[in-house]
Amino acid sequence: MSSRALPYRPHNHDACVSHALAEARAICQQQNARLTPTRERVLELIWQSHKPLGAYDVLAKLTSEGHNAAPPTVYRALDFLQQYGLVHRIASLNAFTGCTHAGKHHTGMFLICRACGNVLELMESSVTTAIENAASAEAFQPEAITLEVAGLCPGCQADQHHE
Amino acid sequence: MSSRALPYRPHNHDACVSHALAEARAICQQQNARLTPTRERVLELIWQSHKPLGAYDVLAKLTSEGHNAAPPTVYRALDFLQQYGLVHRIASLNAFTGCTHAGKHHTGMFLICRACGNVLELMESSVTTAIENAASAEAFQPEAITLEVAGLCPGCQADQHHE
DNA sequence: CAAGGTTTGCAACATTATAACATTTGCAGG
DNA sequence: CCTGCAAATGTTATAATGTTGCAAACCTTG
Repeated sequence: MSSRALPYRPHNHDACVSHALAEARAICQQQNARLTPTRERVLELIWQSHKPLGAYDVLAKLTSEGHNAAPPTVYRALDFLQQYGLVHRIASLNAFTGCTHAGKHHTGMFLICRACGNVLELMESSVTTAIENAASAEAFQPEAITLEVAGLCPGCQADQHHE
Repeated sequence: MSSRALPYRPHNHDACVSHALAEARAICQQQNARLTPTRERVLELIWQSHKPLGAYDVLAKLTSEGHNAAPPTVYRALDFLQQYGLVHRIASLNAFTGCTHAGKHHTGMFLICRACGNVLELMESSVTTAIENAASAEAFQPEAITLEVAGLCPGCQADQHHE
């Protein structure tokens, strides 16, 4: 099924990661933002994991590779990466995931599989529009949208059957 | 402007609270669930506040009225109330708010004012449908939707101007 | 009342996030 | 070059949020 979204198919994830890093470097250069080694490494760690990583997961990985890091190190890097739209925070998981639409203006919609933990980020203008319409019907001025859908991804639905 | 949603207008909030409590009692009775004094008091405290309350805010109020409570007391009550759809957890705030559509099956959409902290819960089937369509286009099976919109409520938009 | 499940009390602990302040680094202007 | 400022990082401590495990109290229901 080639129409299935990327994270749900086998693929060369290393290529994903290096593509994301290259893009991040480009975006930061364009905006005169400094993608320092720590920030870049945090971004890479987050991309390497196929599931969202908690801040303390990132911290543990940094520590295990000899980086002398404390919580603020990680949170600051994450703040930076979020600011430039390179990672997203998943509020319902207290975790972070690489942005798959970096650079584009968008409100992400996250499909979070409760079984395998994978997250797929969508950019659906129809959804955004519906939300904005509902908000403006109440004269509410939206600034940030958090939209996270928990459920079962295609692969894990299949697994349910032969258990 | 009488079309403006209730939380944004002055109103007798005590009446809201007692209405919500009465409804909660009815729902619990119907489902053979025990709305014990602690649970009821927690629900009441949450409703009395016009902003979402953190678990530790609830705990502090309980403590201040002589209730010998610890964190688990509050979290257990909140779990119960969530389970019966009487309160919602706002993931982006780590806080809880009374459900204004208790008893009805729904996925809430929350409009959260960043200035005054008020939260309006909407039930918009058009939004839900758009989300479900986007999910099923990816063969994803949704189970729970977290939808929280941060921004400015009508009142606080007005306040912006004469500052 | 006796048995069994549900609810609560309680202590300790785990996880997530921030504050405050010192130090280092990168870089623009003299 | 160097100096001085802003940005970034290091470091320590602490705050805020949430959980585990076990024992005691409490309803129900036979």
